[in-house]
Amino acid sequence: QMTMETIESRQDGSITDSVAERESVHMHTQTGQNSIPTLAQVSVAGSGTGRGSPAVTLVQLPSGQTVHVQGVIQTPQPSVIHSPQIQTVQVATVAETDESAETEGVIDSHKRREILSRRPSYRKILNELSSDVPGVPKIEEEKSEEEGTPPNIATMAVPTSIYQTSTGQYIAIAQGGTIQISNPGSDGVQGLQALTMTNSGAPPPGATIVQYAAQSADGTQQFFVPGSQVVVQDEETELAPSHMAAATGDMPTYQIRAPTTALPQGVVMAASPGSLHSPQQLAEEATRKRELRLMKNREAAKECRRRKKEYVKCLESRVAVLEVQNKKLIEELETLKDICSPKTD
DNA sequence: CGATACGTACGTCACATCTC
DNA sequence: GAGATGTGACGTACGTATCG
Repeated sequence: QMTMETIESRQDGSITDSVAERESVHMHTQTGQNSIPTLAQVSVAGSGTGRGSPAVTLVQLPSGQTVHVQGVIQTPQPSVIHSPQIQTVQVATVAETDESAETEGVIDSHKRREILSRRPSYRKILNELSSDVPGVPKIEEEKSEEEGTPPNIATMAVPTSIYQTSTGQYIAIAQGGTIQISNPGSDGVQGLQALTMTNSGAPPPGATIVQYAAQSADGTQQFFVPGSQVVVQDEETELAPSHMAAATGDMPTYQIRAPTTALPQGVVMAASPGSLHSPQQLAEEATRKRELRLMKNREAAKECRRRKKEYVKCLESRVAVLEVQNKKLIEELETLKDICSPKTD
């Protein structure tokens, strides 16, 4: 039974959003593959998570103990979603969100958008985080393509440890920053495997920088890589929806081909400025520039979403680690209490 | 079986931020 | 400061689950 809820209060009042964002906000309440069962082991009874005040939370442990703990995301650190436009509040019951919901409708969204500042990029947040927390490597421009491995979270000063949750699940934290969560048996809890993460290692050898992606005339996806080669996505995988492929674990396959003589659609050699004369040529140039911009932005949006997912994964793994740490410390405290004040009956 | 809700991925725009 | 890049917001399409 999970009572911890993540409540999203968006100031511009919009309801729909990109999936990744919704995913990031509601992940903890899901019971599906992406859920983190460990988080469900505590129930938050009441919360004083007012803005600016330390998030001291009343946590009820599975054993029935009730303790006051500080939030796992400490305030000095870049918080989960720091955006003024999205307030992620982790509370059980809320009067506060009703309040914010009320105010949502009052202010014009566009005005709010003007007023509110944008939060820094994920890369920046992670870099700031890395400077706050020693041992957290900075996120690099190019990272390993595969599986969006969070490069930092688990590399905090946590010894190699194996923890067992109250449901018998094991969380192993290795020195290399690998968090592995596994089930003791075949109890059918599927969410755990989803959190298995590997943070170690350098980018795969030969990892290459994709410079441009474009749809070729035959409908295949082509990536232009350094070295005068073209990586072409196979059509079989191209046909399947990407999210289907992701769900089934199918990876798209690619071929490296010699570049064709003609540039793919959307990639047009820019004419030299001096060669433009007529208004028609100028218009064509403007169109080309726009198409190029759209194409780049398309790719940038994809990359941005990928990074965002990775970022969310990072934060989730961080939460998982800190929850475990927190639980362990609480247990330790209880043990010490018992030792210091043994029962006298 | 059609309607509806929900989840996911994507493209585009606008604007913030970065880089040179 | 201009251009490039990153990202929030929005709209859309498609697949799947649920319901009557």
